[in-house]
Amino acid sequence: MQQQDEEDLGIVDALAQLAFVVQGKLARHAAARDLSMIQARLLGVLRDREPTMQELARLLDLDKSSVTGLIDRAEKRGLVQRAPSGDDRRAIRVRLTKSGRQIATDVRRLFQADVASATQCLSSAESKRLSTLATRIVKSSAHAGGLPRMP
Amino acid sequence: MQQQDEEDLGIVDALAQLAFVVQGKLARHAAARDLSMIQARLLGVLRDREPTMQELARLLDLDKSSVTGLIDRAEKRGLVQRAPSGDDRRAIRVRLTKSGRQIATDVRRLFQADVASATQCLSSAESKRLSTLATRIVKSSAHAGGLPRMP
DNA sequence: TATTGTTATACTCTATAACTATA
DNA sequence: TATAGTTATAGAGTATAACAATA
Repeated sequence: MQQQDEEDLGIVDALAQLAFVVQGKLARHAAARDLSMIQARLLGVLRDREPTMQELARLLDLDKSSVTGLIDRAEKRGLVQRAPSGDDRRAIRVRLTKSGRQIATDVRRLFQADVASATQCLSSAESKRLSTLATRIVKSSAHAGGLPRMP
Repeated sequence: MQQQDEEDLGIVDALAQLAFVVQGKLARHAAARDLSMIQARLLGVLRDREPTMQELARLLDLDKSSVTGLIDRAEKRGLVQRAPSGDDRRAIRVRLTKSGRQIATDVRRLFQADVASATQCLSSAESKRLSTLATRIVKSSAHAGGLPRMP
């Protein structure tokens, strides 16, 4: 093997650049469905929840007024619905429409295929090791007060 | 050890969530200097280049008109300067000011410390392995037409 | 004619502050 | 009074299309 292009970037640059590569893939598939990253994240967090506007603001780390606009636009496109929250008549729950769920599923599937393709340069054992190490960092950061889950 | 919270996320979710954690850290330090992510990326790519507007558009994957506005705002804040490009009188080169370079360095240093802290949960050997595997994916994606380098 | 950069325009995304309705 | 959500406003960030200057 030549040494050519294979110098290690170091943990800091390797993780930073990996983050941009991975988010770039997600952004690309979202854009193919005419979704911004934040709209894609929205559909992602709604896959298994029907949060209130308030909870959504916390999940997406946005101000509640930003969420109002985000949901306005998503609702206008038929991706999500506002629904009453039962007991508390101030609260509103947001949920995916059938169309929104379909698009969320499509984007996730495309992203999965892309990540699988990007990890083709790793052996099965290496891929497993990477997954294990990445999981450790994510879990550790979550304990420290990190972000919620994603796409 | 209990099995508790340690199930592997799988390579797709592990990489996706890791990307959000890492970018979240970068965004946090950038915001502490009142920089958006794109402004932080801009300072990052200018650390070792004086690109034309055109080249900057390619490096940041933006339309040239978006770059005009980005540089307008950065220049107004004293972070960058426009300078003539020598031979081609149509072209303009963008470079960091002293203040811009200082801020870029500060953000990078804070981010480095944060990544180091986040990888504390890994042994030195594990950290090296993660760095190696992440580097492989980044290099492989770059060959496939990925993004340029970052912060 | 082709390329480099800017301008005009329109839209998304975001936060702050003030507001309404409910608790 | 406090909480959930919206509205009004302002500004960053983005792309498209039309433009000016230079090659």
